[in-house]
Amino acid sequence: MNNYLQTHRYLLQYSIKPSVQRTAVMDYLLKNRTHPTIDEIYSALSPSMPTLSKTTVYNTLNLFLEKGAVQQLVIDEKNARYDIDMSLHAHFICKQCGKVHDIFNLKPELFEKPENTGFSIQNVEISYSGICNSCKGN
Amino acid sequence: MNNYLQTHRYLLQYSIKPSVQRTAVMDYLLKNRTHPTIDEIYSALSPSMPTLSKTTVYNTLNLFLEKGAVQQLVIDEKNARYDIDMSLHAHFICKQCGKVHDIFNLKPELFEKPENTGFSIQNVEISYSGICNSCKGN
DNA sequence: TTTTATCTTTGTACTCGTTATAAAATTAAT
DNA sequence: ATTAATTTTATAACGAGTACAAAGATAAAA
Repeated sequence: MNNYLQTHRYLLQYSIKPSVQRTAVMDYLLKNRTHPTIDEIYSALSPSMPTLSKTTVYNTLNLFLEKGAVQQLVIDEKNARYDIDMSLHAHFICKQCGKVHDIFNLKPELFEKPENTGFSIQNVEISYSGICNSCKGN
Repeated sequence: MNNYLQTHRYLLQYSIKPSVQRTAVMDYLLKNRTHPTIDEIYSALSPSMPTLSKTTVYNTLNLFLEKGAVQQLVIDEKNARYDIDMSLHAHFICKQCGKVHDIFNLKPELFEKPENTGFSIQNVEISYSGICNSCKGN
């Protein structure tokens, strides 16, 4: 029922020293693949960790980023969003509700770094946008 | 020497009523293909238009967006950036200096909307990042 | 031309995401 | 047990963007 130890080990793989807070945040990310914002993470954990500070959530995610344990999505104009899934996939953001969804099974060519651009590309981000089905009903 | 009238006509094509401020902003965008931020536009125009307000620049670009005369790039975590080039192209952002560059001549397939994703995709944005050559020297 | 109505611009105040900072708390080292 | 180093926390500060209402400009009506 409690996979505190699993998450603990997961953090160590990225050479992140596991504190209670870091473990809780990583545990949340592993279980909630919704590309949450800082605020969503904080609001979700806060009830069961009343002393948790939002600054800690910021610090923690910046650390995870540095260590390569998560990626930051730059797709939402309002907030930064975080994704533990480091595999090749794209995202769809609904312009109405703001929810971000994964898009898997795209051709791997899409994620190739183009040649002869004059830039040494480190990272590729493919973002789609539109209105999601549940918002269309409204 | 002055293409005020050209820009004037350009705005009308997008059914934007051309005021002095709107014309100045559009003129700047047409001549500076650097994906400028609001602040960059304001700072550039402010000396020759001392009464210009930053709010007007915000209003103007939101109007241009609505009318489809520009696209907003969500690639820079810090600021929104604007691009009058509506053709199919991608962007590269330097993680160090933050400058955004165009990447043209990519395969058109990259910009196709994938099928059977469960979302009706309206827009495709391809963003590359890394360190640009002039920053590498430092 | 005047008057009136509509639209646009402007400045200020405000919101909100994020970072800076320094004190308190926890963990590790001696 | 003491001391040093790391982490967390709360508060303040910053900065991008928006809300709002007054002032200014443009268009329409008289």
